[in-house]
Amino acid sequence: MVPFVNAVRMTMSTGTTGRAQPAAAPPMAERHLRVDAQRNRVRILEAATELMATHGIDVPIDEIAQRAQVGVGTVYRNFPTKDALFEALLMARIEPLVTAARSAAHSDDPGDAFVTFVRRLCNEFADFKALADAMAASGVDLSVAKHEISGDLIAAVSSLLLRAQQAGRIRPDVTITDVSAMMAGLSHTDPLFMDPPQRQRCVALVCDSLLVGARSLLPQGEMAASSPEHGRR
Amino acid sequence: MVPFVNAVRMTMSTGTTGRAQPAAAPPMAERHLRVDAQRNRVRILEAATELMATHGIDVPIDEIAQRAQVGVGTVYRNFPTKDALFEALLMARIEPLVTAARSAAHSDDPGDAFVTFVRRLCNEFADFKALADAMAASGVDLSVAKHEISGDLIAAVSSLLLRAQQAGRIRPDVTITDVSAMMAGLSHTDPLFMDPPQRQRCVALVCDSLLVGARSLLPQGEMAASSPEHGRR
DNA sequence: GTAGAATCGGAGCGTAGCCTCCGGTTATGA
DNA sequence: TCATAACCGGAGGCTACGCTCCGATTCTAC
Repeated sequence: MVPFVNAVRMTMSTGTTGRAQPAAAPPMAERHLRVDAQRNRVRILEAATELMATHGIDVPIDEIAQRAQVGVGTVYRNFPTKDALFEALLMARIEPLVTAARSAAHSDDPGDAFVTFVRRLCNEFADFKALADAMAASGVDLSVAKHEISGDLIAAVSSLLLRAQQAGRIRPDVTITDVSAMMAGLSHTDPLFMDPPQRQRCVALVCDSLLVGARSLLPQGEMAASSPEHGRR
Repeated sequence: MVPFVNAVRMTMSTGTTGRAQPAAAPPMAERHLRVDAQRNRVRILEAATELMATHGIDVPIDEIAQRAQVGVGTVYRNFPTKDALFEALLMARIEPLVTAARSAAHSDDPGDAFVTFVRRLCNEFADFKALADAMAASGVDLSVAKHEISGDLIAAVSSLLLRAQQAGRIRPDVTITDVSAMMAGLSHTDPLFMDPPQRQRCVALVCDSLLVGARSLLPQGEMAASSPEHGRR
């Protein structure tokens, strides 16, 4: 299946805010890099972001290096592992989401906040496929959260869900596992086949099934009696 | 992403009922195989079925050959390509589903029939991971149905859906694309992390969102205020 | 300007997986 | 029983990808 992060080894800063880890005598800690090294690091991060947004985790390192106009060696000097690079990008993406989920949990209307957040999450998946890969690979497995950060995300969503349930807006019998599974599933569907409107529809459907009250989230107007042409070459 | 079937080339029979294709002078058509060849073919099919059920499409050919107590050459003599082997297994799995969907479309209660069928589909995914892989890889892309057979399946589900909608049981604004996307998503979540009860819950939730009337599909009894322990190592 | 440390970059190693090739083996029909 | 067509099987070719290694290059402190 989708190859994925196995360990979180890293040297130097990951270019992401917070979460420094001065553990076990870092080989070459926050020593300030030579200007060329700095420039290359930025380039790598940019290239990786662009490529992983489109192609997900599966983009080869060589391609990233090429796009960054850098040798593979340089990539590996900055990120000891492809996974580490992936992790760095992921953290940068997930952290704002965690923050958003946490503040949403304190919203006046947790129900709306929940739905809004779920929508945002799905859009994020579409904008950055690697995130969807990560979610699909580990998002469902709550007990073995592979990434500390995605554990944070799940914890945050979990309490958001709880609040929304306490507010009587989300069905009380829905679990965070349910939500994660649905999100993971939704996130996995290829953006190529899932244009923004279609994605919105699916998110709306999922939310419909979670909400206690009315089911009005699906945009009205388009009547759709089973798509007109399908397959058959 | 998941490597997948690109073309449907095949020699000889695929071991599946129907659908013979006597096109372009088959190199060695239905000539009756030597007994050892026949035995090996059966073994390969069995081994592949077992392994692909658990590991999906990603199981190496060598492993299949080993399990079948046969050389890789023998595998490739029977199925010119890994994809062809995969396709053969897939057809055997999907065909009954197509039949079921078609007859369900003529049920007295298309609404129930639809829900029942969707449930069956999901169980099938769990029992045979390769099917889920196939669904996740091509199920969402209705216009370019990679497999003729999965095109059949989608067509069948499509008309089942239409009937259920005409009967007023399924929301009229739901499309076959919606259904496929949800199914594909659900099917993708790893069986390891998605035990049968959890899967049932998710299917129920999805169905809830599709049905016009009440929402009672989720089994009652278990109150679940956001799973107790999650992640955080 | 220069020494030398830091960095670069890409050839190439190792692994994995799909598939081919062909010498050896075996079933089959006369 | 024997000739031979059919079949077996696994060594190895090929490709792709992650990652390492080390000579060449570039920056920086003096």
